[in-house]
Amino acid sequence: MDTGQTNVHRQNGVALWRQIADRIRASIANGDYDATGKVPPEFTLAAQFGVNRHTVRSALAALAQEGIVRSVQGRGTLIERKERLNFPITRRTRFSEGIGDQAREKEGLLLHSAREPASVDLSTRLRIPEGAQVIRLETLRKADRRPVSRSTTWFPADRFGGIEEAYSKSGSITVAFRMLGLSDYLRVSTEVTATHADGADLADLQLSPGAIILVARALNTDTEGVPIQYAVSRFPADMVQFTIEN
Amino acid sequence: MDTGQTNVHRQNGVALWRQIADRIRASIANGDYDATGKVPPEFTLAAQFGVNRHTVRSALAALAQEGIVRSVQGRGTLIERKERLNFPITRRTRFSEGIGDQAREKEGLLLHSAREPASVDLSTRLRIPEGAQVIRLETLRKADRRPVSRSTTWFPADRFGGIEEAYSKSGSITVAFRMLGLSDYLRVSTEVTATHADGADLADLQLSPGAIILVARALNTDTEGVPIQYAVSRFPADMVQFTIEN
DNA sequence: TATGGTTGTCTATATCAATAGACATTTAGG
DNA sequence: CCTAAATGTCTATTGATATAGACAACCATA
Repeated sequence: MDTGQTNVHRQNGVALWRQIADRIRASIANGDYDATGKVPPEFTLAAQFGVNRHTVRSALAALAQEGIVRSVQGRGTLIERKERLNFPITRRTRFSEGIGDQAREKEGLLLHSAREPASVDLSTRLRIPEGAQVIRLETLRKADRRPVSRSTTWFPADRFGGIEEAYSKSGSITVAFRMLGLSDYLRVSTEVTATHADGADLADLQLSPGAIILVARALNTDTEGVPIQYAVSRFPADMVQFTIEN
Repeated sequence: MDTGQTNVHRQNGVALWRQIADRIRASIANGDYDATGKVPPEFTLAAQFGVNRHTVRSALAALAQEGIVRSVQGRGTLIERKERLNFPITRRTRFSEGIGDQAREKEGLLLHSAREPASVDLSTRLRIPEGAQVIRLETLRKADRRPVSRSTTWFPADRFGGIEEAYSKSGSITVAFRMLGLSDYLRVSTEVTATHADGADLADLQLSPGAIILVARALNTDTEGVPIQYAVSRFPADMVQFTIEN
């Protein structure tokens, strides 16, 4: 829709090759090169961005490192991977159902769990007394073997004791809830922001530095409206989009 | 909530001073330094990020350039501006009402308007024949004199002829619709993504390079469910968050 | 098999980014 | 009014970033 015919900016703390890598990555995700399945020749890109060919090569090398493109001498630079998962945010938002058939293989990994007293902020959101025990789960979700989200999620400990194991076994919050006798729940609010990926994101989500992540802070309640879960999830912005249907 | 005690990354195409500037900007928006109204001393920050003091100074200079902090010799580095507007996304989302009393002064500027044939994508979304005339408005919205969004928005030309003037005079889509006889409308879907700001964003939204923008693609219909407007809006991610209430 | 288009590699040079250390200047507070 | 705690300024050095040009290696195809 928007052609983005803007040129690249110098001396701003972001190296030219990285700016160009980001632009090319976005163009690939946007489907701009679908006709050929290839990125335009280095020479062409260099002219387009107004930089030296070597600078473009640095950008393509970075994308190759990410596994997004693969350069073949004599042929060109082929697009290896191209994806943007869509996450609907509705009153009945569930991670695994949300992906639907956009991915064949879905996985939920429990990285870490802990019990701790609720902070002021958290106790307000979950409507529990300040300092009350909560269970915190650190989880990583994958679709087709690629990490798509890194979540920190809290549950009131008195009501959901044992959810660590339930999640660990099932890899699904929905199923874990069901194992603990909660058959249904609702998403009441979601806050969405965006930020640069930090070190933990880079490692867990297998991103390259400078990457952008979408941050969703979500509150779920049971059907009575009692808060049962607060979650902060981080998604790679170039792989994911949110859709809100009203 | 998340302390972000992660260290900064080298040789990744993003200069250390910019990474640090981004982190400090986020911390300010997050209210981490509210107790003192000042950023920690350069010496402390340098130790915290594991870099030289001069590198921190470059970061602070960039933030000073943006008008976010102001350094005073002998006193410290004072926080000048701190904000994150909240935009609720609901079935009745309206820009100016959404801001509510988060800003005293609200403004909508018409930068440019044009008539053009609808693209395939657009005609599908607005449910009009491909190539049918649409009116495109390029608008800039401000709150308290600071730009908070840059939108491109399309309307079916046959139904909303004259909306250019109506918007130009009122500075509000809601009011412009009303002037054309449409008293109510609904938000049916919103897609949210995030990306790096491009050149146009930097200029229009007065951002510094490397900044992140939230992109919302929205479809509005009248009360009968007939599409009336499709809009792509771009918000500075460090100034704005979206909230979805279900 | 010859050719044009493309990526791969090499050398050289200029500028920016980051570190290091020393010292000056300003402010707030005892 | 002195001192501690800040920020401001200067010089020097190293490595990363970007440009420039030339040529080699490879692939598809006419």
